[in-house]
Amino acid sequence: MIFIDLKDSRPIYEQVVERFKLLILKGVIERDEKLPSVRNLAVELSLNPNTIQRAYGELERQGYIYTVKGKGNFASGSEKLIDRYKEEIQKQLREICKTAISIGMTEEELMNGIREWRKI
Amino acid sequence: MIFIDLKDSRPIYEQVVERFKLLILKGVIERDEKLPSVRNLAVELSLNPNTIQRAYGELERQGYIYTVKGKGNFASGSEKLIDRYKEEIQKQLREICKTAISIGMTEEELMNGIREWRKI
Amino acid sequence: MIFIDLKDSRPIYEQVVERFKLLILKGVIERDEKLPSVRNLAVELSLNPNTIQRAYGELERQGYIYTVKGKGNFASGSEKLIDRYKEEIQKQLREICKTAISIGMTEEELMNGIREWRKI
Amino acid sequence: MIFIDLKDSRPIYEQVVERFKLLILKGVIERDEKLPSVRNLAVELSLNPNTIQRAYGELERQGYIYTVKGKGNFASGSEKLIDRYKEEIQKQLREICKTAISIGMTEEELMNGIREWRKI
DNA sequence: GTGGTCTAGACCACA
DNA sequence: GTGGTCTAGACCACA
Repeated sequence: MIFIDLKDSRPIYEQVVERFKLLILKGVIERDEKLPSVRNLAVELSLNPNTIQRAYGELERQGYIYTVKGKGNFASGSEKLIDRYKEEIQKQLREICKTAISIGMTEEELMNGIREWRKI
Repeated sequence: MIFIDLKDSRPIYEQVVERFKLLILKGVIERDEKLPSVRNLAVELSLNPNTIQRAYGELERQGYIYTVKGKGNFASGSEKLIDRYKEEIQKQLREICKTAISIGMTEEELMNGIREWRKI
Repeated sequence: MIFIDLKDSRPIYEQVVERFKLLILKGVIERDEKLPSVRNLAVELSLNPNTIQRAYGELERQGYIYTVKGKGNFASGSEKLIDRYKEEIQKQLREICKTAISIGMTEEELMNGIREWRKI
Repeated sequence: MIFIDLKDSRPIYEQVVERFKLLILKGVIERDEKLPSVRNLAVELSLNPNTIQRAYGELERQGYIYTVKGKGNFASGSEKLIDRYKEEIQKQLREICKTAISIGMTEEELMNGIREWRKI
C-alpha cells in the first residue's frame, strides 16, 4: 500500500505521512476506512512501530485521520483537507515564482516549466 | 548585507548559502567581487565561524564562489549559474504541478496560485 | 438514548459513563429505573459488549447504578450524587482559577468567560 | 526548575509541557531565554531524552518555544500566547458551567466555587 | 555540545 | 488485537 525510499533524505516518518495524505486526498482511502494498524504496517515496511506511531500522530494532528482507542486509526473526510491542501500548493507556487522573477526569470520561462505536466 | 532568522527551521548555514546564492544570481554581488571574510561575517551575524565556513564551502562546491588562498572568497560569474537555477525551478514547478493534478486540482486553480505574483 | 462520538479522543467507555451520569443527575433516568441491558446497548451503539460492561462497572463503583443479578442495572437515587458532583465542579473551578490568576488573568476576564453561559 | 509527579496520571511529557508553558506565560522564562538542553533536563529529571524531546516538540508546535538546530531551544515571546491561553481558560470555564447548570447547579453555588481563590 | 531520527523492546489502557 | 507512553541506546547533522 505504501512505499518508503530509504535513499530519500527526508525522515521516514515524514514520507509515511505524505503517502497517506495523498491516498486520503485522492480518495483511495475513503472516509472512515481503517488504516493498517501501527504494528502491521511496521512489520510490512520493516520499520519500528514508534516510527509509524509518529507518522500517524502527525496525520491525526493535521486532521487527516482520527484515532479510536483500542480500535485503530481511520481516515477523516477529505473535503476540507483538499481545500487546505490546494491553498498550500498555491502558496508554494507563489513562493517559487517570486524568487524566480527576482533573479530575472521571465513569465515565458516559468510557464515552460509548468506546461510540461500537460504532456504527461 | 545578510539577514539570518533563527526561528527559521532550516539550519543556519543553509540560510547563509541561499542568501548569497540569490545575491550573486541577482548581480548584487558582481563577478570577482570579494565576499566578507569568514571572521568578519561571523562577528557581524553573531554566528560561529564554523557555520560561515561551512556555508562558503557549500557555495564553492556549487560553483557560486571561488577561493583564493590568503586572499578570500570571490563571486563567480553568474551566467551558467542562472541557467542551472532556472532548470531547478522548472523542475520544482513540475513536481508540484504533478501532485496537484493527482489530487484533482484544475489547471484554473493552479494558475490562480501563480498569477498572484504578478500583482505583487 | 445515548450518543457516542468516535472522533472524541476520550475512551469510549468513559463517554458512556459520562452520558449516563448526566442522565441520572438530571433525573432523565429516574431512581430505580432500569438501564438498557449490556447486550442491547452494545448492539444499538455498535460497540463491544465489554465496553458497555466496563462502563456499567464504573457507574456502579461510583454509586450511580446498582446491579441486581439476573435482572439488570438500575439507577440509584441522585440526591447524594448531585452534592458530590457539585463539589467536584467547584474543585475544578478553583483549580482553573488558580492557574488563571497565576498567569495574570484579571477577575474581570475570568468573569467574562463565565458570564457567557448566561446568554446561552 | 521543573517538578514531575510520577503519581500524576497524565503522561510525563504532558506534565513537562504544562510546566514550561506556565513558566513562559508567567515570564519566569523570558523571551529568547534558553531552555535546558534535552540531555541535561533528561538527566536532571531522571527521564529518557526521548521524553523531553517529545515535550519540547509539543511546545514548539504550540508556539511556546523555537528551536535553533545545534544551539538549543529558546522561549518565544509570550504576549500572543497569553491571549490564546486566556481564551482557552474561558472556554473551559464555559464548558464546566454549562454542564453545571444542566444538572441544576445554581449561580450562587457556582460562584462559591470560584470565590474561594480570592482568599488564597 | 545541541537537537532529530530511528531501532528494540517493555508495559499499560482500551475494545 | 489496538494505540500510547516510556526507557535504553545508537547515529547523524549542525554550531
